[in-house]
Amino acid sequence: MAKTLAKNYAPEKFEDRIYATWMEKGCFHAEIDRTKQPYTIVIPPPNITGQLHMGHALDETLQDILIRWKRMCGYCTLWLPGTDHAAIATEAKIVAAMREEGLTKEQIGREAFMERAWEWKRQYGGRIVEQLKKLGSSCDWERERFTMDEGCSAAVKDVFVHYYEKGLIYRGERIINWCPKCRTSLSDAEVTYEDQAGHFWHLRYRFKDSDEYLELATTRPETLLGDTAVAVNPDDERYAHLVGKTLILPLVHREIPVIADAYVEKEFGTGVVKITPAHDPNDFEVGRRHNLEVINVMTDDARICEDYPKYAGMDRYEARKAIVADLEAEGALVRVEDYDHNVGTCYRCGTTVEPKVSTQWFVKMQPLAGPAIEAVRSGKTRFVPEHFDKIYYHWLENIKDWCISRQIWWGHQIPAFYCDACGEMTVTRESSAVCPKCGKPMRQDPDTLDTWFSSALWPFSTLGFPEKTEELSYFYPTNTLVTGYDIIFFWVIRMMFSALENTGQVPFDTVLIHGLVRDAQGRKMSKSLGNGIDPLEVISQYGADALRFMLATGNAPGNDMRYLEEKVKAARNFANKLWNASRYIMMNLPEDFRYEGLPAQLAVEDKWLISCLNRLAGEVNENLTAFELGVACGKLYDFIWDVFCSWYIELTKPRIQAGGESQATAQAVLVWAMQQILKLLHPFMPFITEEIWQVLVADGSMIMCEPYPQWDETLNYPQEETDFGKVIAAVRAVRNTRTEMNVPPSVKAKLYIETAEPELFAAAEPFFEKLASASGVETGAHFDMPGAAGAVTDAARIFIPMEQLVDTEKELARLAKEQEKVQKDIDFLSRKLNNAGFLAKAPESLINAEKAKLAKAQEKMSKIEQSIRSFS
RNA sequence: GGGAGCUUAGCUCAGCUGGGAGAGCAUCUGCCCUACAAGCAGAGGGUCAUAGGUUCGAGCCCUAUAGCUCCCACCA
Repeated sequence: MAKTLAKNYAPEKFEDRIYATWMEKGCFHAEIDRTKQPYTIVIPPPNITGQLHMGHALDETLQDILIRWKRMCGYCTLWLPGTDHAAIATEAKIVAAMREEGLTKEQIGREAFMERAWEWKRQYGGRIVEQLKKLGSSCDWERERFTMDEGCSAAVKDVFVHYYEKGLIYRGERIINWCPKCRTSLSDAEVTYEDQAGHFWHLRYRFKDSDEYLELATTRPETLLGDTAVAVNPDDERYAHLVGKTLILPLVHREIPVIADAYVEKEFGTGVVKITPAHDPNDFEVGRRHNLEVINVMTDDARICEDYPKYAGMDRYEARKAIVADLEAEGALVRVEDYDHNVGTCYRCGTTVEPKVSTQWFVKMQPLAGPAIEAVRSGKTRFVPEHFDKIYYHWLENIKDWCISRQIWWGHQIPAFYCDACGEMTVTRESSAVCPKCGKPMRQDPDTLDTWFSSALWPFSTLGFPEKTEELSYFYPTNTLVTGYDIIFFWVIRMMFSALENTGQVPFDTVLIHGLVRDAQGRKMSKSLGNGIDPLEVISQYGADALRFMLATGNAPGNDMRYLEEKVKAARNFANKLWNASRYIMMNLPEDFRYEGLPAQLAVEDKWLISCLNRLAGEVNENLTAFELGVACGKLYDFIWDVFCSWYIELTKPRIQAGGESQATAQAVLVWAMQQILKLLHPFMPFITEEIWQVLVADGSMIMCEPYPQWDETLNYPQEETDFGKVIAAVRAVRNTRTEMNVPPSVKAKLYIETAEPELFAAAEPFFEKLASASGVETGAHFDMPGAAGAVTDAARIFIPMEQLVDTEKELARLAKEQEKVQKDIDFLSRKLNNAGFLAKAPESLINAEKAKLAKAQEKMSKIEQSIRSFS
């Protein structure tokens, strides 16, 4: 064991190398192994347009922790990676690139466009995948998938046809959300509502048969061109006599009726609403009820259409200005007031959505929602944290049909075919069709499917569905889905009902929800604010392990967190601590050291450490099982830093110096403990643990394939834990006393330890010398040392005779302060133990523990009293 | 309008099924003790938002209130 580590922790020097080794040895690859239990996670596929951001980093870190832990626990683990074609986002990028060349989609045609898109995918689609590797993600890259690859496309087609044949998909004319910039329809989930400052224009429409007017208000005067009625509430007495009368629409001078519809609220505004069925979802419904004409006044890019020559070609907002001006000129504008209202925007580009009537494909949601609700209600799938199930239920219970057709080219083309000759339509898995009626070739529907339609199938399409593959039967249903709360609607819900309908099973048993990573001020990281932190930069500065540990530490499921550089630094310092601890161990091993497990003869402090470490292993497994990753992180941090480094390593120093049997035992325990620690920490900090393992163990094994430490009864030493705890308490007490007396560490003093357990403390002499600046230790049942400074624990009185340094007044004051503290304890505990209710109802173990505490406190008190007396 | 979450040390946050409040950073004191100054040893600092309630016992459970954040919803 001549090897050692470089002096400084420099993650950039080994992280890439370690990752390459894992890849080379195929450590991430999962082969079906029927002797093992499977554990599967499918990655939330990042968009091929995407760059790694903190959200991904958090998401991937959590998944990698779980998958590495389960792998080490002996499961056959599959973490299936892949990317999403991100229909609208990708198409927008390609269109933008083409615009640079002065080209449009229409000019080059569909086929050439698709070629370009695939080329773009080949070029940039792998970028984010490479970035994921930087984080240490142990994905099975041999199974990497893409939502538009052959298999996933087959699944999409199969599911579409299945739905269609079952009557769960239909085509029809509805009012849908339309993005004028992306020039496509959007589903309800793809519309984000935001408050915008706007105006309320009060208009008056004149009656056909009189000079009277009816006043109403609108936030969108430009849609007036498409008005086909004005509505009032049927119970509104103010207007009852007007229902059925005819109005003249200003500017257009079209005759429109006054109708009565319960949709109108009497109390709001004037209680009169203009009805524009083609440009408002509510008006559309009203129009249906009253058989109103639907007059579309806009083009696909939200300009006024040619039917209105004066405004034709103006976009919505220009037209608004012009129309308001004209209304004013015509005397139809009464007044304008400021008004904030809720406006729907495209979740991709932020453009204000335009409601539009058009023919689209829809998934009928009612029949699919039921089983999805039931699956969570019955516990087949559960959310962590649980309260997210409320969002899930609420969404599904109020769900409307899902508009799945998009008017873009990049995506899965809808497998529906039309016969231009006879009007027949057919839906088929085949890639072309001839008309079943007239035998003519059919034309495929030009539309593509919503990106989320294919993502919804991800947990099973990636495992071979619709084929009944071995993979599907072994790895499916998957186990844990890790994702942010922001895509529950888009994705989780749709995977749930898609899986239940198509595979008859839930897609995963647990949904682990995490929050957003915000900036230091708590703002959402966004491109427009420019406040995003690039994980790759953090990695290059502090290492992937530090970033991972920072993201996993102190982060409770479902909660947002802030990115603070100090947190990464703290994590990096922790890695450095571990690095140096292992350097200490290595540099103190003999050349010919051979690790042969734990020695049979162990010192008290060895058993103390082993027992603590064993308990830690048990707890970490428990925390991980409960998805309390942040808690597990905290425990590992505390144990490694405090218990192992600050105490145990320091304790070995005198033994290493001493040589002999004690030295050899310490060396073996150090190596054993370090190995346990590295294994326990590996899922969280895979690189550094592997790097240290390679040097420390050096037998060609990989830590990521080692078994994860579990609670082991044979390593449990409660007695030694208690005993050595007394020594630690004594060391602390001495340090404390010395500090309060302002004695520098360089001034050594002999300790006289008065105790009922002299052997325990006598054996710890070297520790007092090393850790408590003692020049020697004498133990005994009683010392008579009036005037000596004293440190008191429940197990010992420790005299520190340093006459020239002791200020009797101060010492008495110090003892009095301590006495007060202990007295409080005694009061508290006695009160509790004198409480009949407590004695009657508290668990016995607790009562005994409290009694023991009281006894200790009383012990300590009597020792303090003795010390005080000795001064008088 | 409906729903959810948050409110804990100066700052950022943990606190698992109720059993005497924790970490990191910051502050103060003293230390280069050959693993680590990215460090070591100490210390100070909190009526756990407020008011009630349940309980032998509440940061944790229940009710109400206030403030903040987010989500959903067709009020033109």
